[in-house]
Amino acid sequence: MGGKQVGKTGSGPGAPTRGAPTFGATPWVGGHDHQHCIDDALGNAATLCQQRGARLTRLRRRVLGLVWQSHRPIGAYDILDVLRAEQGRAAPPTVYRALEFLLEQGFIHRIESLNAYMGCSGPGANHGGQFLICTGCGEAVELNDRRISQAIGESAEAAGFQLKSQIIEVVGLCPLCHPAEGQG
Amino acid sequence: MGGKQVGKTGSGPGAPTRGAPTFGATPWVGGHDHQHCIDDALGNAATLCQQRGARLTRLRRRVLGLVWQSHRPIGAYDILDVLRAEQGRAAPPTVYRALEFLLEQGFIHRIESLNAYMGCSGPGANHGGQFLICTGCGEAVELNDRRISQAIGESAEAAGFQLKSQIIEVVGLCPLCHPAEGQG
DNA sequence: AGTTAATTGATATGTTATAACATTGCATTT
DNA sequence: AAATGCAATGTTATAACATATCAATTAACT
Repeated sequence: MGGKQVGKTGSGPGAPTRGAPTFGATPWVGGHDHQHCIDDALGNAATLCQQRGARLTRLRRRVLGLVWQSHRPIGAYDILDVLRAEQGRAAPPTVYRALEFLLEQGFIHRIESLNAYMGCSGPGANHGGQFLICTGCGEAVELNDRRISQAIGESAEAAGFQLKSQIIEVVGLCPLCHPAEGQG
Repeated sequence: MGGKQVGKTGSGPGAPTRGAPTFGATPWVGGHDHQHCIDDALGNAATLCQQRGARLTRLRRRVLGLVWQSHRPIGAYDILDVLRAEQGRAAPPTVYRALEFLLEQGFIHRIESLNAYMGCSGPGANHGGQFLICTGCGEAVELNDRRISQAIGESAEAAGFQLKSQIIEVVGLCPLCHPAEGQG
């Protein structure tokens, strides 16, 4: 029921392997140089941290890198497994504290319906995320559709509700995971 | 971080007690006869089950009643505590199976960001829920704003995404929990 | 009553997250 | 250099949420 599994690092079940390197490059987003995504994200984070006087330590940097390893939301314990393999002993708080920092800085998002985390594609801009989550390949993409947030904002206001944040997670099949009419 | 607590049965922390009976009647929704909500929900469920040939057993009925005890989403283990107090021995699967049935029938919703459950105010109509969740009193109300679901549907379609379900959880303060301009 | 299928009970375990306290590492002061 | 302060990390234990598995019971139907 509520307990969903997040793909272990590597190709998750149901993930269509399409020439994925170590971690699945994101088919949906388009065959792309995923290392570039990672480098970009790490670079942005470093810059923002400097500007803010926040400390992007080795651990935090490593965790951010792991979150960005694929476009599939990753679970805290998956990260933990990697850290343990790399450096021996590591405990949950290590991971959760790093994730907390990265969330605070807006470098990652938490996907509530998966209890998992994914990189934020537009850090710096403060925004709650809107996500399309594919149950086929496990990948997710972030949207930023102002019409959606506006519709919600208006509805909340009409109810006299003072809005703090929006959680929008859309579940379905990405273009590559459903037999669309008009595309193979 | 991700781990949120769901209020134990009774007035949760931060819940403004405003003449609440045993369980908090919902201030936000308006001072109302909450027993009526419960009776309605149980009655609707019974009717729908008969129509569908589904079995609303004693356990399921009891769990549905507990979910409806207040307008605060309730956690599975809170339900479990009550069952244990009432009937001695009871284990998690008992509760989760009942919840699963109630979810399938559309009698309750799961609030992903709280790992908790609340009654569906419009069972019968199939709809993913849209929720306004108050961090002040812990209460939640269900919306059904077609503009929101439409905006999401259009955005998903534009992305070539085949939509299965929408999770919309809006976090903030209800009218009674924020010092609104223009109302005490 | 006998057969079958759905439901519930019971035990064990898996998964996600936090509390509480100790230690490390680095910067600043003395 | 020693003392101090503080953020970050390590360590241990446990809380909170959820499911797998198999046995026992109950309901529905013949």
